[in-house]
Amino acid sequence: MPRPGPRLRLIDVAERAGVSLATASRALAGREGVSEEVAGRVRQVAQELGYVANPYARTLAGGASSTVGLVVHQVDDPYFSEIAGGVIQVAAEEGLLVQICHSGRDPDAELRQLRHLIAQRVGIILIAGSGYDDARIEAEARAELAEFQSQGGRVAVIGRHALGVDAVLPDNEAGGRALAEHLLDLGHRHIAVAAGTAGLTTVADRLAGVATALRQRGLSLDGLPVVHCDFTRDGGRVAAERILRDHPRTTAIIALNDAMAIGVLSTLRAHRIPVPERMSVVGFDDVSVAADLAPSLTTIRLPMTDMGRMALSLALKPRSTRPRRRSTGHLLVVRDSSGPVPTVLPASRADGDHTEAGDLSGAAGPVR
Amino acid sequence: MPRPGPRLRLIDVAERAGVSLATASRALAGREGVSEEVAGRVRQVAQELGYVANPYARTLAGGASSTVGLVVHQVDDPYFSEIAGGVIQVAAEEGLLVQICHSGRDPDAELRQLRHLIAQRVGIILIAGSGYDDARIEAEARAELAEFQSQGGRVAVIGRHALGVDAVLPDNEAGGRALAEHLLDLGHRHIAVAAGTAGLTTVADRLAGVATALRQRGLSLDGLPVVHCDFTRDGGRVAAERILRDHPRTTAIIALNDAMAIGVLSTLRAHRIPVPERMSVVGFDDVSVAADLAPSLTTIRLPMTDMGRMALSLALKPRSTRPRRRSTGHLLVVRDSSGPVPTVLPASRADGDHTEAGDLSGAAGPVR
DNA sequence: TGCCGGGACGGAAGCGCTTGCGAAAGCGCT
DNA sequence: AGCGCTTTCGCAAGCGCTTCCGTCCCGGCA
Repeated sequence: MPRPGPRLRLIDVAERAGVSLATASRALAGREGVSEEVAGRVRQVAQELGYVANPYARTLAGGASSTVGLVVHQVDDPYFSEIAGGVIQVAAEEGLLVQICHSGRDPDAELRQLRHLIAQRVGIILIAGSGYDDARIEAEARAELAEFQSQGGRVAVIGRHALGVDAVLPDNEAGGRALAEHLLDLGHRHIAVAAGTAGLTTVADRLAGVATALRQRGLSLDGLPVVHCDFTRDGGRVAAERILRDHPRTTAIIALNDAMAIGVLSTLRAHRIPVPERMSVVGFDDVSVAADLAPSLTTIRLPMTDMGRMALSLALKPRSTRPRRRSTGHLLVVRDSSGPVPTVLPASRADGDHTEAGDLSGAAGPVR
Repeated sequence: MPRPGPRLRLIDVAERAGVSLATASRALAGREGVSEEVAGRVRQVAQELGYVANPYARTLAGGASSTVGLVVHQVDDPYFSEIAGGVIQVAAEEGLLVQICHSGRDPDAELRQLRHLIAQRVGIILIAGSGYDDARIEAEARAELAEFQSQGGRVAVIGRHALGVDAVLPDNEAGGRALAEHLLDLGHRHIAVAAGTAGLTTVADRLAGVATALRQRGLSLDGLPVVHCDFTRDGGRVAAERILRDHPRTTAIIALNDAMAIGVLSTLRAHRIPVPERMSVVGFDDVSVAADLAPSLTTIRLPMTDMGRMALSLALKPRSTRPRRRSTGHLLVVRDSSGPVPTVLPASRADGDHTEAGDLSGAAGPVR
């Protein structure tokens, strides 16, 4: 049984196998210049002894660092924890270590974490989460990463970033469109959007998808209330309050991620507004609890775990000249939180009878 | 602005500050043997140049590794992701790196990860999640960790482990008792338990708490159905099916964690059994979505994020002779999923006559 | 048989840092 | 002024590994 005694070194393996340090190193690294017979023997001995190379020595001596740095908004956000799970799976298969750090959706913090990871000499950097509409930050990050890559580092991102590196791109635009079309098909004409912080590319892209869908049906965007709040559950609560207050004729709310959708549902429950009877709610991401909410959440499924896996796999491949891009699929998952537009308008709501700019009811569109 | 050029080394800082490599090293490490004046100058220069030590060289040379290895069941399990969040917070404050790996609740895998982390020369090891009722594994792990600690490594665990190291101990037993008492107070006498895999100390402890409460009320344990399944949502579904089938008189289900509770709720919904009118359900942990389920989940709140923080803080303190133990608090959070025992016994289940959830009349005043 | 080429291996020089130990310098004391 | 002590610093030896380069040996060829 492999019981690694105190500090088992490569030299020990080499001696045991009757070869030199250099040969042992080459044998284990699978480099050529070692006969198959000797290489086999060395590997065998290493195996028996339970030898594991000291990564510090290995890296210091010029080998590539085998740790991957993963930047996420927060690991305790389900969206990111699922991505992290995927990354860790692949890393385990490849014998890599994963270092996780938080950006907190703060561009400056993200840049800081990036520099920290580079200074720590990780071999691979993965950035999960939205890009920012902030030219300065993106430019600085881009420069930092270019430098990192020129020294042999590998990088991949999840989501749209102007970073010039390999990317896994969630179907944000198409997903937003699918969501809006779903609601339009159900007859909704007073739709509001609970959006995350402006400045996140994820928010912008999903929103663009929604807008496209409306435009394609010949509807004006002027009447589409978009409330920007935190891209979190609490942000969803606030957004819903605002929508209820300022746009009382709304019959459907598109939350741009599931966290916000959960907040929206919470607020609606507090107001005793039945979902979907009087208000439809849809989310985005399909985090694992989405199916367990009551009502269960209609949402766009993104393969978060796979996205994590893909990102690391991408980074593991030899670098190509041009950045690669992988699109994830998306899937509209219709559950119980969305339903046909109420036939009877909300009754005696004190503030319910004033006509607002948001009235899309005259517009064309199939009603089911 | 500190723009770390390609490969800034300590020797560069030393030269710039007009001192030797050794002095520079001592100055930055804050060791004595350097005058305050010189030390200040070195620090200043390092700051200006944006110098960050190469951790590989530093560790190889004998300095303590500044990375902490965190073993969790799965990061995409909310319980663990919240713990991980806490650990990462403290790590960021302390300038440490966090490496996360999965055990998958498999004792062998956990041991393997442990060995891997040690081989990787992390400085601190944190094990989150339940211990195992497996003497062999625990003994081996214990030996491994003892060795690790004797070489200067630091260790802390979350949960009951027979590992002889510092530990953060969730109030599992007391929580289990509180849960059972809550249901007994509501009049329930036919209680079933959806328990996780036998062999996990967390499961055993929570179960023991439940048993104690029953015993204190003079109730026999013979009539307490305990169904062991996976400690996950799906395990909860299966457990609920079994309980419904084998113990039809059950009026309350205690799930030993929130994940299982979510599964239980899901199954009950599928069977159109109203909660809490015909069946009360309680969970354990208070993961963040517990409040957003419908009905919202009565559960025991554990401060997961703080537990992560505490564990790392504990490991960061100088080692004491005897293992330290920190108990977390716990709090019974009463929400909508638990209510008084049905006055009318469950009639023959006809799928048509289900009462709509939402009728809370008569329910105990929910907290929050 | 002698020479040359090439494959297989070992010697040894670092990678960037920490740290034990010795040298130098400053101090108070006799 | 001389002694020994303390303080401050530099020298150099590694930490465990990778890799350049040189050496050795063997086979093939003339």
